[in-house]
Amino acid sequence: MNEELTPGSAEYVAELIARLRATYPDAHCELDYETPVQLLVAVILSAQCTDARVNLTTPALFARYPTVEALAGADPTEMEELVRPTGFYRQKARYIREAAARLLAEYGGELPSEMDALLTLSGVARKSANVVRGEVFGLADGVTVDTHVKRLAMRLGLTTETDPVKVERDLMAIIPRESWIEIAHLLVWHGRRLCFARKPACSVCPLNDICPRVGVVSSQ
DNA sequence: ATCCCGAGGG
DNA sequence: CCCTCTGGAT
Repeated sequence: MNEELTPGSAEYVAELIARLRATYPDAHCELDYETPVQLLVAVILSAQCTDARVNLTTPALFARYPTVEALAGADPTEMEELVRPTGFYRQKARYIREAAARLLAEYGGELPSEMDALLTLSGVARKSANVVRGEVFGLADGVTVDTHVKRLAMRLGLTTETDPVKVERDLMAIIPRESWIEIAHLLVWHGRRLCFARKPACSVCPLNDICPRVGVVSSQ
């Protein structure tokens, strides 16, 4: 552990972002989509599911329901079968139909950009709203906190909280606003490629000399 | 706090 | 078998 850098300090955060950016210069959202509404659907499906699996299911789903009207009017059972591989398939199919219906009823079939409006959609809470706002509108009034961001923020000493809302508050306090969108992409990519939940590859990690965890709990 | 729920890895 | 995967609603 490099003693010159205190986790949570501005210098630490700057070094963290610089290293991750150098390691993952192409970090971005890995969900496949063509339209804002398709991204919303993909994000709803991504709950507790890998992006890879979502991307295997969405082509047939989007082909079957090419419009917001089609999504809203889908036969429940048929849609459930199409989204089944992503898990929680009955809930997710219902969220998609209800969200699509609300987009039609309240927003002219378009995706609203306001956080409050997005949060009224079925199956959409802060994590999903942050993803959609960042991807579609380039806006960030928060940091996307998913399972990867939460795990890495804890390991890197950026928070001691476990509640995603509190983790987000801590990250917003120590990360410059202009990096809010990027930091989530970087942490997710790092979590998926090296800083695994179970057996992180610390020996080859570009952060291993500034990570509080390395040398503390070798098995994690 | 609990439920929703499938798929892959160790 | 248990844990994890870009959570959210009740």
